[in-house]
Amino acid sequence: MNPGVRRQKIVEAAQAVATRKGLSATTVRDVAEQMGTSSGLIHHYFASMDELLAVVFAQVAETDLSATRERMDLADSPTGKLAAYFAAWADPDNDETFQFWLDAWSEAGRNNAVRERSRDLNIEWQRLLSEVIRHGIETGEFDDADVEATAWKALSLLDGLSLQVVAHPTVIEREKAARWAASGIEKDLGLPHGALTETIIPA
Amino acid sequence: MNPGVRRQKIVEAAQAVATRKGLSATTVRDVAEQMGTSSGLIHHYFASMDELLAVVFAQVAETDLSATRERMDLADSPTGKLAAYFAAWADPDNDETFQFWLDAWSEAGRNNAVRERSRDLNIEWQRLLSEVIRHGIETGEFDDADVEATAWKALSLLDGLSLQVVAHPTVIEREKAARWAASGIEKDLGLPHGALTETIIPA
DNA sequence: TTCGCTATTGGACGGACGCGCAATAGAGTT
DNA sequence: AACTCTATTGCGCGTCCGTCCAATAGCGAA
Repeated sequence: MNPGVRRQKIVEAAQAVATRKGLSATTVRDVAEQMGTSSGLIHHYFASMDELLAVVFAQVAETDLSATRERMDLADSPTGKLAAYFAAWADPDNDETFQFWLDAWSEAGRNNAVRERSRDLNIEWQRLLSEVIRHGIETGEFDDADVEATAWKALSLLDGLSLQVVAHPTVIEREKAARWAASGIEKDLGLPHGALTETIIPA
Repeated sequence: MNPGVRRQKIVEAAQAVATRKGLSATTVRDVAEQMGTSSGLIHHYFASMDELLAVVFAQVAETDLSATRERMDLADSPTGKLAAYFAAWADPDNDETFQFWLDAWSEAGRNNAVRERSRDLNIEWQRLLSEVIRHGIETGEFDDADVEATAWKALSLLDGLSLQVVAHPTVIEREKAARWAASGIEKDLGLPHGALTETIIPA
């Protein structure tokens, strides 16, 4: 099999296992079995297990990031783009991805490869928010504010609420978390109530 | 050794190891070595390793919680209590504790004992905030608002910002995170700028 | 057709893991 | 002094881990 394709197959298999068992509990043998190949093959393509896991996390997060970018590109106003960002965040299908983030933040303290990718990708998400906020301030749709601060605050609020929903499924109802997140961000940007949730987003 | 004391010694030893290596990477043998005893002893006091780790996390989080409660009790106005809460949150000494939270949220998906304790303790923290917010609304110090929502939003913002500071030490400067958190919460409660950071807190 | 290269196999290696258990030690009771 | 009880030991069991490596298979070039 073509080396590039095989490498990708390994990452996909590892992702499937990690989704089931958790990032740090994923083993070489699990991945090999998932692919229906031998375990030695994984080390032919990845120098170590840690590196494979870091690549898996990076791919999951990057896929989510670019999917969100695409949804935002379909809207043209900053409010529409932000509503698209918000809709992507609120999608229950992303719970699996968020569990990867929880695993990564926990691992970051002790695994350099994971920490660097987690940090870089978190910065990318914040940048995505920063850009749309800056744009919205320029067009006058959003109140003037410290862009960097507003973006980090919004991102942190979303992370903190997701965390409760994903880690403790019963503690906050998903709809409440979404409502609170929307109202908080709307208030911060001076948007009318419902702007994030009722703006029509192109399919 | 007295059973109660021994049990506590085990938890403390496990906490020391977990602080160094991470909650999920803590092993029976590590804990035994840390105590200078045999590994069999741990199983004499704890039915399983999962349970021990859950107890360790619970103890760390409860200690932090009651220390924060005590700091808040020294203030008498809701604004003072909230400033005490905020000061406790912003203390860099609590980074270690927050790493336990990151580990717990990650583990929660696969370890029932940890998930239940993490959920219960998160609720306790939110409740602590809810009480002071409700009190502040009653005295007129805070704007009227949905107490449950405001408390969860504040807690989530703090968690989300801590997460960046602790997991990716270089991504946000600690002082910025504190400033943003304070301004966000002040705005939500209708407090004047600086109310959380400049209120004098009794030592 | 032969050769060379590499993708792939499959098992061995050394070590770590959680857990259980028979043996022991040592304090408290009678 | 004899006995009981349990805290504690220390090791063994079975299983898993990441890594490594010699052997093989199979394809493309010569």
